[in-house]
Amino acid sequence: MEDQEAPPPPPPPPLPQLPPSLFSPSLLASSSLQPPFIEPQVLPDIDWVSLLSCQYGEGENKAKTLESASVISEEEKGNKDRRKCGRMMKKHSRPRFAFQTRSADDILDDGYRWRKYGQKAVKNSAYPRSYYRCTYPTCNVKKQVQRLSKDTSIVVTTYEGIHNHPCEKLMETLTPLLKQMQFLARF
DNA sequence: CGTATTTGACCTGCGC
DNA sequence: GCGCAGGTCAAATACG
Repeated sequence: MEDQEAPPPPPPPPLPQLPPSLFSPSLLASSSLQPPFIEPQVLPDIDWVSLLSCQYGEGENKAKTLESASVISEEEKGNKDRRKCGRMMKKHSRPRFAFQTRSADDILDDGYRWRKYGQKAVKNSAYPRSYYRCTYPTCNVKKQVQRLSKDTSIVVTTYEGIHNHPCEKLMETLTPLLKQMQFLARF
């Protein structure tokens, strides 16, 4: 699995755009960062546009792990055939977004509250994968967190779904900025 | 005491 | 059909 590098990406998108749900205080405003400093990174070979339109990773994709750096391809894997009822039904029927952060902490403060509901050792990785669910009552967003064994300073976070509620910390962070923008807009 | 985390068991999908 | 791996549940435990 180690040698299963992502194929040479075609010209990468000029500037990957994070989906709105990922606009988090930690990623947007360094002022809210708490030590240890988190350095956001976007996977270089991710076609975010295709990803958002659920077209990323056409073709076969066998259970690649996060370790293979083909994080997003799991989206396609999940879309294969998961429409049966049961726990796994809606598994990957929702958009998934992944990005890397260089941090000593596994958990980055993205402004939402998460409840851990599982942890699993994954193959070909020395580090377990942790599963989190948003604690907001009607929000069913999940995320997976895993540290790369290749580079233990990098944490891969995969979000699944879109938050259906505002991010409190985000609003806290953005409110002063918005006020300032409104003030400047008058001129 | 309420909430969050841990962790083993269980379920499901997939490859052989 | 069987075994493996990923994902989830839920009881037990920890923590404030």
